[in-house]
Amino acid sequence: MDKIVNYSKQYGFIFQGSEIYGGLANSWDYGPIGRELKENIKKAWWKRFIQEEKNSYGLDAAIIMNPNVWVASGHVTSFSDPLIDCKACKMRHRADKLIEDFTNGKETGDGWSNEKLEKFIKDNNITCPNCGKSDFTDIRQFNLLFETSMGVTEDSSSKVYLRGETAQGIFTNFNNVQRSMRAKVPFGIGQIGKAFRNEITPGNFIFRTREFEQMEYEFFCKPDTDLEWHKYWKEKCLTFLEELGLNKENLKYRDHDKDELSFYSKATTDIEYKYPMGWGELWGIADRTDYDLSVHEKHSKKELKYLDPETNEKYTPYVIEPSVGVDRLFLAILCDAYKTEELDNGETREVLNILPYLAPYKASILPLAKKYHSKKANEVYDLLSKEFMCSYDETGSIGKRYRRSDAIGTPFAITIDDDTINNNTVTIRNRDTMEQTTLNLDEVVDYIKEKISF
RNA sequence: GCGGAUGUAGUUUAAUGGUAGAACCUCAGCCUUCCAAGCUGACUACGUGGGUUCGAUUCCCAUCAUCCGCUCCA
Repeated sequence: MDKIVNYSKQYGFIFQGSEIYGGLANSWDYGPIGRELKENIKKAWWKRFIQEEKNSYGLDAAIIMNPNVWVASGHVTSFSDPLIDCKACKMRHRADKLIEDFTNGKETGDGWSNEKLEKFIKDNNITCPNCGKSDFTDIRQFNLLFETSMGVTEDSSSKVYLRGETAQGIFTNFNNVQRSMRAKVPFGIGQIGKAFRNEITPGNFIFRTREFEQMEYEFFCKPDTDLEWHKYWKEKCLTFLEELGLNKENLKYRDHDKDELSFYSKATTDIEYKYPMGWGELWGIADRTDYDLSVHEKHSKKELKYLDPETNEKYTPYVIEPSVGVDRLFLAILCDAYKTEELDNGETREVLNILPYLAPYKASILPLAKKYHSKKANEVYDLLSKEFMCSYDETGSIGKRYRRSDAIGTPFAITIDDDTINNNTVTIRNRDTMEQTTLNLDEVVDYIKEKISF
């Protein structure tokens, strides 16, 4: 992982956030190269899940929503855990969990106030499962939602939250999208955007951060068809990851156990990726049943149902939610594509073996000799950069420039030499195959466009 | 939030109670017509804030950040 972090910084993928001020815990900035890769990941997802998927609609909802949205969704209550520390051994526990374990499940502590939880623990002399002592701190509430205030006065009536997930913007717009798009169940709504959570323990580079970007998709289907659709999306997600070039051996499904399932979910399957620090959740595909639309219907008092035009039956659709973190996917792709190759002379070089569609730059423009070919090379750059991201590099030897180009995964290196000036031809070298092709300048755009398609 | 470790150029590192040397990288010049060549030069560092001291990168304290473990992960 250290290597990946270093590499990311060296080549402009990811920098530590607020670095010149000593940083800010677990905040990371995407540099010029990283931004391109991230954008291409999002584009790929959008293409497969919105553009090419029938009955799929995009959305871009607000980050700050009416606070009641989060009350309805359960985030305000269940997103905050009552935590308690053992003073003796410093172990942290969930107060409600302590009670539940102590009473063998008879009392769950659900919905109890902190005072009630504390009193129960004290009265029953509940001990620390780790050290056996009964000496706890007061309960502290960790609200996982970021709070801020709306308007210029900071009173409690103006308290709002930064969204903890993008999904709620989709549910609250269910009627709007369905009507305006004249959508028929089954249909899906997807969106890409930032979400914020006050995680207690973030870490592992960009794997878990407090500010992150999600690509969420909510698929609305008829009740009792949810299991087939769950299977459909599970497979589609895995196929997508493989299409992005991720190694099959680094991917696996993991079904959530019953006791692990969230309160809203009937079934959840994660697709996990084998990160440098171990297997980690990449994509969660959850069967949320009619939970979300039902609670929003209840709290908003607006009907969120679908009238089936064929049967005249009215029902609350079930929801399948394949939800993936952009940053996690970014990290998986980077880890998977990053290679250090040993050369014949014993040296090593870094290569980013990445799908051309995802590559930050599509072509490196390299004048063979700066003195003679720069002018022509600039013309080539102007021509190609109209079509896709190009980098221009004229410093150092040609070999060094090939390596710099390979290190960030640029699929094509184009050298400009006397032949370009005299015959209008360029040499294109393919990073993947190391093959060199001579092409007329007029053919270059089409040649590359074909190879970077997705 | 707890426990442990760490913190010197972009990276990897050296030395030191008297303000730091290198390699690679980067940049410029010369040279060079296809895979990190060579020569000359240049830029850049003691995480931050206090304290002790005549003097701190070095010792002490705090803080910030990173890593590992715990806890948490709607």
